[in-house]
Amino acid sequence: MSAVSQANVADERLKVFNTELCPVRDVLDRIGDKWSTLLLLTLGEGPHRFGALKRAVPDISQRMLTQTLRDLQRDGMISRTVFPTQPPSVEYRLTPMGASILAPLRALSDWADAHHAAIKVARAAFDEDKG
Amino acid sequence: MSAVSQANVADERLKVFNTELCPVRDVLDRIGDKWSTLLLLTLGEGPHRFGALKRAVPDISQRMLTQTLRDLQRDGMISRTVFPTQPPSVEYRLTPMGASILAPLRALSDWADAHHAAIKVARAAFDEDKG
DNA sequence: CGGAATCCAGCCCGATACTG
DNA sequence: CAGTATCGGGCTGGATTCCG
Repeated sequence: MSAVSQANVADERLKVFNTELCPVRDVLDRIGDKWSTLLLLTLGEGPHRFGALKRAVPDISQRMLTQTLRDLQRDGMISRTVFPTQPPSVEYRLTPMGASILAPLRALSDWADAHHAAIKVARAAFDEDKG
Repeated sequence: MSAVSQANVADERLKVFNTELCPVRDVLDRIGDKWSTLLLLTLGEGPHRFGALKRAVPDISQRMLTQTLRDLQRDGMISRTVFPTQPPSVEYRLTPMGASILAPLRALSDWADAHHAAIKVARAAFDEDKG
């Protein structure tokens, strides 16, 4: 990681996104882990039980659902409540911090809806040029 | 993929995030590919040459920089201009569509800055409980 | 129902070397 | 300077099986 100090002195005031200086990296890595965002958005509609989350995101595996929920819980984004019923049921819901990321996430989701068509067109055009 | 039709009829009006119905998935997969967001944010400050991007994101490899730029170009997010100088120089800049995603991205980035400390605390607390 | 544990394929991505 | 090509390790994540 000595490349960092090199880069700092080397350049004309470029913003540098390096791992330790940059909270963005830390958070974005989670957003980008393929399932976190979808689960957060789903939980944004209200608390869900394990099985309900699985149905809301059909192609997630049980393994990744469990793991992603643990990670989100670890980061303080969601809370996990076990109801000692028979059979047991577990409810997940957003914490205040988890709820606070919904707005940025929805902004991104809205952007995706709005531009998805344009992106598909751009991809097709690009791919055609290359053959 | 027949699990989809199952899920649709099975439940009480849950929003279902499945791949083909869901532009969000398509876009979020790119956001999450570890480098795209950082490059978009960097290009949001202005056009950059290849080498400048490499310095702005120090721990990206040449390979991933090239590949990520290609993908972003393919999606119509950035444009690539070659100047026939000696040695050659190549400038990357955001397209209008690429620029339009900056606001949501920055909202997320700002959220990350604001909550990074809280997340670290939550992680530490969670990890201590488990030992 | 909600998980945990194990096994294993695939790809992501970094390191390295070569080009115009 | 701005790439391309190739190799290979590691981690992601799916499938399956078992538990309370």
